[in-house]
Formats: sequence, structure tokens, C-alpha cells
Amino acid sequence: MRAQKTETEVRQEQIVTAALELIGAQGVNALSIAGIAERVGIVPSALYRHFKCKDDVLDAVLDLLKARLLSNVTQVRKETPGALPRLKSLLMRHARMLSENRAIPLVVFSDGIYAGRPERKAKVAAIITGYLSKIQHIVEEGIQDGSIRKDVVPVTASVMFLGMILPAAVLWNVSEGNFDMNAHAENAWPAFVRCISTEEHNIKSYMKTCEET
Amino acid sequence: MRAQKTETEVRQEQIVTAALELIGAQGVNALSIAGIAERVGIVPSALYRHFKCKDDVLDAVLDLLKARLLSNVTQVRKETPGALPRLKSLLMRHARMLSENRAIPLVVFSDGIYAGRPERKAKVAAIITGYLSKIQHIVEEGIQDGSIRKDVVPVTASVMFLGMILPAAVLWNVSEGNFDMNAHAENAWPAFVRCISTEEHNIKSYMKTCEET
DNA sequence: ACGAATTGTGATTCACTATTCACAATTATA
DNA sequence: TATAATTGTGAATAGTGAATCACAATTCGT
Repeated sequence: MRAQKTETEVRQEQIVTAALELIGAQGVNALSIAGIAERVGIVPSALYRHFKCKDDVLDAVLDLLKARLLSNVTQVRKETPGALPRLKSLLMRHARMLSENRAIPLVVFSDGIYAGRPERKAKVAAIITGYLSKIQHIVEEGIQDGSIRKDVVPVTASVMFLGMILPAAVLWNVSEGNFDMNAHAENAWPAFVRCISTEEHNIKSYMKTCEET
Repeated sequence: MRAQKTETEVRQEQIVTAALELIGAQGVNALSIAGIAERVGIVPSALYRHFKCKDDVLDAVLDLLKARLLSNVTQVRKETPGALPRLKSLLMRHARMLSENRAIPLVVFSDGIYAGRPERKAKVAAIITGYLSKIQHIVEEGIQDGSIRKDVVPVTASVMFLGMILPAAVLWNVSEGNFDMNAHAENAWPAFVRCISTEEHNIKSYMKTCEET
């Protein structure tokens, strides 16, 4: 059966989406032109009408991921005011996203995607640092408005924020989805708040605990 | 030039070590029989005198990784008393042994290492959870002796501890060694202490800061 | 020192996958 | 409607890397 002739812009979208789905299911290494083509419903060679080579597909996948990650942050900035609530919202959003789409850590932290291509590595680095700088920005705002300690190093805080997500993603990945991402996020969040929020805030919450007990 | 004839036990060690180094440098996907052989100083086919197939090499690499991780913890337990000092010592130790730590996320996120082998994934899972349970044990001891808050969930704390190492390793990897792992560890540690140590401890250090300023 | 076992080597096979190409079908354009 | 442009197809090519094998060099047991 012959595939319906479809304009290249649409096909490109289909191809990138299919690639992302396949990566989520089987990883970057297992991603093959044949696999993508089959998922799209065309023959492998037809894929080359829309992409010059496999590398270009991977680049497009990276672009898609970057867009999704950053739109995540933008969304949260719009919906939620205040540094700490924003960070929490972002954390929970990631907890949800990772279980929905585990392709993100697989792609961003896969080695296969920058095999022998330093510029690709730079691109991945740019995605990560770009994301981190957004978080860092939120932290800096928190420091200015007094909700986050002055002696917190913003970069460190952003990396530690990533540290709540990344290991959890690892565990989730390795345990075949047998790790409760959301529970971890809920448990880790108050601890993280103690990490970075001002002493006044911590002491208040401590007093409250004392009164209760 | 002909390689020196060497007994298979020694070669096996050389091969596994070389493989781990190569993984740390380039990732699992780039790991080839030819690459390992070259590093060891033998010809590719000679490698099959010591391992039946590549998969067996990967299994041995996992065993080595596990052994090194756990011996790390054991060592710290011997040298250092007290939960918090032990955790800090472990953190700094990891910061120093980056090349191995770097291999960890690379291995974990590599799909190549699981390709068509579910039992391999279980093995990786066992290594990580085994390591985490050791950390968790330290945390529990800290809770018992009162240096760590009672309301800290030990599992969560151990995952967050991993969260200080993993993202840093990834960043270091992606930025071509352009990320100061030790600085991150030094910055992250006091924040992590605030995360988990008892309020009394935090308040005392807060008072001290107040007196100073 | 001599045969057997061990280890190393180069050539070769084999499977897999990206990529190309000539040609066919479809759609757009004039 | 006729022709050019676009997209799809199957076959063929080429490069890669794991694995095998016959044979050579080395070491070990005796």
C-alpha cells in the first residue's frame, strides 16, 4: 500500500514526533531510520525526502525537547507568582512530565546522541544550561524578595533543583516505572525548601511544629 | 609488534578497566571491542580469548562499578564516625572520583546497555538501590543519634544525596570538564545539611550568624 | 627439551543500518 | 490537459562492528 503524498512540513513534524516517541520507548541507540519510517507509515528511503540525514532528525528532536522544556518554565512563570511556589510547581510538573515522556532524560543524557559530534554535545549543553539559568533566575528573584537565603549560591541551588528530578528519573527509568515519582517530589520539596528558604521562614515553621507537639 | 602473552585473569581486569575508562570518556554506545582492545594493547580478536562476547564485558563492567561504589561507602564508614561527617566525606570522595561517577549516569541512561536484555536493567537497578540503601542506612543512624531530623524520609534523603552528585557529573560531562565539581560540592553541602539536620543545629548556626553581623 | 595448553594475530564472515538512486505515483501549475 | 515539481518505493551500495577461525608464537608441565 502506498503512503499518501504529504507535504514535507507535515512529514517533518510526524518524523520528529515519531522519533521522540521511539526514543522514549527504546532509547536513542535503538532509534533507526527504518523504525521511524515504519511509525510514520512510509518507507525508509522516503524519509530522506524530508531530512538530509539521521543527524538532522536528531537535531530537530533536540529542538523539540528544548522548546518543550522551556515552555514548561514559561508556563509556570505565567501561572504562578513567587519564587518558591514557582519552583514547587515546576517540580511537580516535571514529576508528571517524566512519567509521561521519559524521552527527555534519555535524550538529554544519552551519549549516543552526540557520538563523535562535538557540536551536538554543545547543543545539549546549551539546552541544560539554558534550563538551569531559568531556574537560577527564579532563585535570584527569590533572594531579592527575601524568600530565599542570601547565602544560597543561585547556580548551586539550580543544580540541586535538578538534583531532585534527575536521580528520580534514573530510578524511575531503571525500575521500569516502579518508582513513585510524585511521592518523591512531595517528600523532597519540604527538604529542599529548608535548603534554600530564609531562616526566618524555617524558624517559624519550627515553632509551629513545637506548638503542635 | 606482538603483545606480551598474559594470563587471562590479568587480561580480564585490563579489559574491564579499559572498558570502564572508555565508557567514562565517550559513553556506552561508543564502546567497541576494537577500542577496548587497542587500549589494552591487543588485537580485537584476542579479546575473545578472555570474554565470550561483548555482553560479558559489559556485565563485568557493571560488577566493577558496583564494587567500587560499595567499597567507597565501606571505606568512609571505617574512616569517619557520625552520619553527617560520613555523608560529607562521601560527597567529597565522589567529587574527586569523577571519571567513575561520570560513568554512572552514562551507563544508567544508556539504552545500549539494556538493548534486548531486561536482566541487565535489573542489575543496574540493583546497583543503584544497593548504593542508596547504604546511604539510607547512614541517614537512619543519623536520625537515631539525633543529628538528623526525625521527619526526614530516609529514602528521600538518600535520593537527594545522589542528587548532589548525578547532575554535577552530567554537567561536567556535557561541558567538557568545564564544570567545577569540587566547588559545587562545597556549595551544595551546607545547603544539604540544612535540608536534613535537626532544627536545633540550624537555629544555633543561625544565632551565630546573627551575633557575627 | 618436547608436547600440550594458552594466548595473540590477520583475514574473513555476518548482520545491521544509513544512504543513494532510478523509477513510479501523485499533486501543483500554467 | 500537459508538464514540472514533489513525494513515495524497492533495490542496491557501503560502512561499521561483532564474532569466528586457522594458524603462529609463547608458556607450562613433565
